[in-house]
Amino acid sequence: MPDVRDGLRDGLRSALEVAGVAGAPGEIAIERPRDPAHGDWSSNVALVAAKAAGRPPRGLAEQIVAHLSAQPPPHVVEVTAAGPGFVNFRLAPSWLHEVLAEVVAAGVEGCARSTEGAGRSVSVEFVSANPTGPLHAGHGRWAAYGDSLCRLLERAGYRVCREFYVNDRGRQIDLFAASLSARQRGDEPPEDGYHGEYVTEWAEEMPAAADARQWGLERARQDQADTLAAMNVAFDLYTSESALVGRGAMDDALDELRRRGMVYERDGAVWLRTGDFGDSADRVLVKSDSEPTYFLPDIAYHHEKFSRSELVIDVLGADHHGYVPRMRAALAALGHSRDGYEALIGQNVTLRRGGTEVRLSKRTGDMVLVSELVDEVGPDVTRLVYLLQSIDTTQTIDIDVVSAQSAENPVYYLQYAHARIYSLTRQAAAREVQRVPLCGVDLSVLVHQRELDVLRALASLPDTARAAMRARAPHQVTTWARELAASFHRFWHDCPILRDDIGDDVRQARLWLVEATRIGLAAALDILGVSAPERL
RNA sequence: GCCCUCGUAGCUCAGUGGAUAGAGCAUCGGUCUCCUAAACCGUGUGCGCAGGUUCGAUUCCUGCCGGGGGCACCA
Repeated sequence: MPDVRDGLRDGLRSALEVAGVAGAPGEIAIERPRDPAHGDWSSNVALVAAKAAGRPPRGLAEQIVAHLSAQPPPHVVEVTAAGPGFVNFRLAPSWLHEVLAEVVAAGVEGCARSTEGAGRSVSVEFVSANPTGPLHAGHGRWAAYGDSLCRLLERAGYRVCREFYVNDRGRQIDLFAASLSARQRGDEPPEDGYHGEYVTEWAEEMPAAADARQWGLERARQDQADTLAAMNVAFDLYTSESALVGRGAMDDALDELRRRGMVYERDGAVWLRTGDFGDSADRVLVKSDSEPTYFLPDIAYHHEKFSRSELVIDVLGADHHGYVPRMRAALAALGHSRDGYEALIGQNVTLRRGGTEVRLSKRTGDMVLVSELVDEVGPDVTRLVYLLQSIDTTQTIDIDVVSAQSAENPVYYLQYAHARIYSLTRQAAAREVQRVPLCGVDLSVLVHQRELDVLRALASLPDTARAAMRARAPHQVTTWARELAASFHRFWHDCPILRDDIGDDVRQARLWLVEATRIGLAAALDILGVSAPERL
């Protein structure tokens, strides 16, 4: 997609040349000033280049301005030097009219795309909840986050594999099965077993002859799959630990580590030299009772992931962050490049209901399940609420607020913007107003402040999507969508479209502005995994 | 004790190496004979504290204080 900034950069580069500045920065930064009074675009080249040029930044900026004023880049109507040495550009609205046409041409699918992941493959593992119970509201955060991150990566051209690891062996599973069996008999589960209400409910469902372990795994797996489907999250690959071990992947990984001399025995256990690769200590791979730890098959799993993806991403909760150095170390011990592995740590979720916090534990009866949240507020609200803020922040979801069908709920602001667009479409149809093809429409009539603000928001979508992808921060797309919706609501309030006193040319241009808004909003909502209603 | 993370307006949270730090909610007050008022407009003594790097720090670095999480031959 063309970018006005390219023209500005060319202009700045030649101005610097004329000014005799040799050490000009390779990449010239052009940003949107925070304060609109400073123009549409601003560059700090003069500040950056001043030192190398041995000249005061302000003077250099003025020299650049003089050159650019004589030969303005496309759309530029004014160039000024400001502040300590910024070069500010004011552009004619025509640059925004081009943005409108670009958005329409790109469509919902083509919007917000970039190419930096083209030809690259990435594996993203998220949720990976143990098959010992339903997903709680904390898991929901990783589901929403992980899937939207994948959508961002896909928009950047990556080939993405969404992965879920099923930890179906080991002590936790034994305890889960024992808890089910105990409940079935009418006994209490073991002390360190599973005490949640769902265990009792599931035990009632379980046929008397069933193998508690087998049945329980399947029951939990199905429950989780249903919940994820309800959230519109679909995984490409489920990897079961027992299957992984069954096909020898664990032994292969251990052999490979042995071959590389990374493994030794002590106290009857097998240890990995993770301490040599940045971990705080060596770790046990095989316990003295010859059972592997959780770690070993997980190493095998990650090793395998590298055979299908260049970049391997894990989305983990903060309670697992201590695990990252050892996995990083193990992968280094296997010879994988350090920057091929990325662990994204998300902070925990707490819930508030009736003004008090609800603990997320499989042991307490009042644990809040994702499925409850989805049942109560629907998948769209659920996902958007999770994507309202950064995963670096502990999130408190107030169920009373989120479930309220009121203005307090930020979700409706977005949905209402989208619904308004469809409302307009319905009204237009009722009045037999047709939108003529864009090529026959004069967009230059779009000069109202509200119109230009909407277009400015649309212009920043590609940057927003790319930045959110790089920062692994899909919530930035939510913020953008809220801004777009805000500018659209203001436009709607101030700029009538179908009213009789509106000229035909203005009406047509505004109809296309609305269509571009719909496209941008729909693209953002697609990234967020939220479907937008056509009416509220 | 060590590691990770957060500390921004009354509350919930955005935000950026730049020029006057934003939004929602809450408060108070306005706007429908006009495409849905779930909207719009007005109303705000805020970057935890102290150093450092920088032309410029709320943003990067160090220390401190405070909240959360983690430091297993559990997963």
